[in-house]
Amino acid sequence: MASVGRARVAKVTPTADVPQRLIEAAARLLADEGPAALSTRRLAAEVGTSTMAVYTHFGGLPELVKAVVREGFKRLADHMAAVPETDDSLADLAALGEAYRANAHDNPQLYAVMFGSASLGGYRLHDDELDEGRYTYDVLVAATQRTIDAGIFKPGDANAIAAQLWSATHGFVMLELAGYMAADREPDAVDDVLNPMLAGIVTALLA
Amino acid sequence: MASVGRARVAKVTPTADVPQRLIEAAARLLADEGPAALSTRRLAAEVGTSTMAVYTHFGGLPELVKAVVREGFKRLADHMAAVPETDDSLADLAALGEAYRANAHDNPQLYAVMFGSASLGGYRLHDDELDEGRYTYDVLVAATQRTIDAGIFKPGDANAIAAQLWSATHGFVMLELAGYMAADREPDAVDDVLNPMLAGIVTALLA
DNA sequence: CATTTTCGCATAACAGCGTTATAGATATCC
DNA sequence: GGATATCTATAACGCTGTTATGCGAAAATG
Repeated sequence: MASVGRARVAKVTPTADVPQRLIEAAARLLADEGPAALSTRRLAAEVGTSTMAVYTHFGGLPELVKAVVREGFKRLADHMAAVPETDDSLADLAALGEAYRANAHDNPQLYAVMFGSASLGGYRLHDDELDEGRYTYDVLVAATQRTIDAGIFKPGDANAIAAQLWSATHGFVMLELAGYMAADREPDAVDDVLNPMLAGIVTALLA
Repeated sequence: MASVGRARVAKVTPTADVPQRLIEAAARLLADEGPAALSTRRLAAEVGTSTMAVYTHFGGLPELVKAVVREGFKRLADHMAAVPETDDSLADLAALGEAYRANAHDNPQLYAVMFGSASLGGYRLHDDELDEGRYTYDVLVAATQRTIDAGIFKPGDANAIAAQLWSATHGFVMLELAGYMAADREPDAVDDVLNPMLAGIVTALLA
């Protein structure tokens, strides 16, 4: 399936897997120079192919962007999967939130495309793209369910609770990246806004 | 300053204030057909002028988009200013949140540009653009301060509290617009996610 | 009132864009 | 070896943002 590249053994073809390299080049361009730098010709130059590669492998630039979004969610999933699962599931939830925020700060442009291209790119996310994000979200739901099962949270819908935590964290990170949390005097918006907010939500959920 | 248009009284010039009409046309194109429809030639055709008008009045398309963002924040401010100020300031806060969400649903594309173009458009918001949003935000801070002064909220930084409410509501609305709140079985994410989340935050703030 | 300066818009051109059609090269299969 | 399917390079189309140029009307100056 994966086209295994043109594996002529002797010639100077040190690279293969053009689709994956296109995705990575696009993600890197997005992260380093922003969306304006994302053009088929630029991509072709970066990867060392022609603009046609974008069309043979993806069908067009929008589809490549969708693949980049999937890649972004995969990185987010990696970030969150790296959070160890301890016996303090409440602390695990906090660590997941920090991982979420850390990932957004590490790839701000990619993060913006993941959640911004939905309506800004002109097309809405379809079910499969949503599922990419929802898969990451499931990690959060699982940790929430563990917290309920441990008797820390009172019984409830883990799905709805996880959505609360996601909404709050996501909203804070978005405003933070947009520049609204720099504020005038506040040295650390995390201490003054994010943590109290999450503490309030969590306290209401405690058994 | 405002160029007062070419006010030749007798001729067939039924329209004036080209800059404002460009902003409105851009906002309408954005809302109706998405960002892809926003081109200088299309704008010129809509307003009945040439592409140069964009450059003489704004300097370029990005600057026009910034003006549209300001227009979007102004509409948001209108939505929120329409919320009456009662003696139940806690209910006022809830009403402000509903107005925020209603505005986002009424102008989803504009909302996406307002908070998405920050990083997605390639340029960051500068201080004056941020102030446009912060002005709206000040309405929320004022209502929060009233709630503190009324002894409903325990003493605290109204700024930080308002930021919590904004983050939570904004995050929910963003995920909702992106399609993540449609969910499988949940009939109303507002009842299951938004309201419990805000209730948790608010409860932690009560005196 | 006449003249000059300023301002706003139309036209045309340039480079770059996404996309497509076409043709050539390479790998796979019979 | 020949046929078939894949991938890619080239060139072209229509579109984009942007700029330079010129014209005409308003505003300012005398």
